Amino acid sequence: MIRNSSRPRGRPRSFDEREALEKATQVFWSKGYDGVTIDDLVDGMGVGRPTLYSVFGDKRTLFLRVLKTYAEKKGARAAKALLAPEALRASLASFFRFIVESATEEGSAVGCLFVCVAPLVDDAEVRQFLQHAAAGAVALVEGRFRDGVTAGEIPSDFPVVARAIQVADLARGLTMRAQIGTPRSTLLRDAEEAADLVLLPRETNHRPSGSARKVRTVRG
Amino acid sequence: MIRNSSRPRGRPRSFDEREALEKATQVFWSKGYDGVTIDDLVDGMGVGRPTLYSVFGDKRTLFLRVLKTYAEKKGARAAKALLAPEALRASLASFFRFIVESATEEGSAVGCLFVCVAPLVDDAEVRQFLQHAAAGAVALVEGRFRDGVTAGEIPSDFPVVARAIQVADLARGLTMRAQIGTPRSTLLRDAEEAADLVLLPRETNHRPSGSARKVRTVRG
DNA sequence: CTAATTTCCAACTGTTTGGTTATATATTGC
DNA sequence: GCAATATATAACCAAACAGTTGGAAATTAG
Repeated sequence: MIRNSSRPRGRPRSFDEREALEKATQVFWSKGYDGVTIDDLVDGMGVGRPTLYSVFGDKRTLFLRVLKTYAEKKGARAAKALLAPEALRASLASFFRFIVESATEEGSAVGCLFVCVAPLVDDAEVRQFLQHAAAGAVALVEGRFRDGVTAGEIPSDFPVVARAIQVADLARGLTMRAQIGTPRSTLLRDAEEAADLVLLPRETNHRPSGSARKVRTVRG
Repeated sequence: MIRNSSRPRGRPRSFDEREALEKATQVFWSKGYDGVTIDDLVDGMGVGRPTLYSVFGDKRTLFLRVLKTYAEKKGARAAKALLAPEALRASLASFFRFIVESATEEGSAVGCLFVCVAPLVDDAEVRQFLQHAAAGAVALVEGRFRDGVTAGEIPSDFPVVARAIQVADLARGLTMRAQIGTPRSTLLRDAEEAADLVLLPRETNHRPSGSARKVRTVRG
C-alpha cells in the first residue's frame, strides 16, 4: 500500500483543501478583496466558519495563499503558451490569447486576480508579491525575446526589455477591458494586433514628413 | 447688483459641494469602492452624516457622481495634453506622461479611479459608464492620429483605430503599475517608449529572418 | 422681533460583520 | 468497546455599519 503519510488520527476532513482554495480564488476574483465577507467565503468554499479560520487563518492570510497558488497556476500556463516551440509571432499571439481567454472564461470570474483585484488591496505584502510577480512575467517575455534574437527571428538590436514591459502593459490593458465587459471576440482581435505591434522593428532614423531627410542606417 | 440666483432661504451650507465631491473622489480613489464606509466619506468630505445622505444620496449615487466629475476633469486634461499644437510624437508623449503623472501624483491617491477602482464595482450603470468613457478615450486618440495622417506626420495606411486602442491599453498598463508601486521615474521612461512604439510604421512585408530586405513605401 | 426655511449635529436602531466558544460527530489506536 | 484526537455545526458576542430621527443653529422675509 502506497501511503507516504499515515492517515491522521481524528475525524477526516469533509472537504478538499485545494478545491476549497480554488473556490476561494473564485470568490475573491468575482467580488474583490474588500467586497468579500467571511460568510461569502464560507458559502463559496463549502467549509464551516471555524474550520475556515483554523485551516486557512483570517481573510488576509487566505488571500495571500490564494494569490500564491493563483500565481503558480497562471504563471505556468502563461509560460506554456509563451515558450511552446513556435515561431516568435505565434508565441506572443498565444500568450496574449491566453491572457484574453483566461480573463473572459465562462463559468469563471472576468478579469484577473492579479491585474484587477490584488492591486487594490492595501497591504505591503500583497504589493510586494505583485511587484515580484510582475517582474517575473516581464522576465519571461524578455527571455522569449532573447531566444528570438539568438534564433534570428528578430534583429539583435531589438529592445527586448522595453518590449517585454510593453507586452505586460498591453496584457494588463486587455485584461482590464475584459473586466469592464469588452467581448472576448474584440479582445482576441486586439490580442493579435498587440502581438504584431510589439514585434515591429524599431525605427532606425526619424523622417518626420515633407522635406524628407532620408538618412538610412544599414545594418550589416 | 449681479446675482442671477438669489441666496437661498435657510441656513447656509458650511461646505462647498464641489470641494466635498473632490474629497469624496480622493476617498474612493484611495480606498476603493467596497473599502469605503459612510464614515470614511463623512470624515474625508467634512460633511455631516445626514447631510451626506440628503445632498449626495447613498454611496452608490455619490460614486456615480464622483465618476462623472472625475471623467470630465481627467478627460479635459487628457485632451489638452493630446491635442496641444505639437508634433504627433510629442502629443502622444504628453498624453502618456499625463497618465503617469496623474497616477503618481503626490498628495493624491495612486493609480486611477477609472482604471483601478471603478472596474471592480459590480454595477451595471458603472460598467456602462466605463465602457463609454473608454470608447471616448480611444476616439480622442484616434482623432489625433487622423490629424496626424492629414498633416503627413504618419502614412495614410497607419492603422489609426488599432493603434488608438493600443494607446489606451498601454496607458492602462502604466496606470496599473503605478498602483502596485512602480516609481514614477520608471513609468515616465516607459511612457516615452510607449509613444515610440505606437508610432512605428507597420511592416509592409514579412521578412522572417536572415536575408534582410527592407522595402519602403514612399508617399508622393 | 417673529415666522418660515434650510442646514447642522448628536444620538439612535436594526443589521451585518469578524472572530470565538461549546458541543456534537467521525475516525484511529488499542 | 473505549480513550484519544481531529473536524463539523450551531450558536454566540462585541464591534462596525448603513441609514434615520429629533432638535438645535443659522439665515431670510416680513
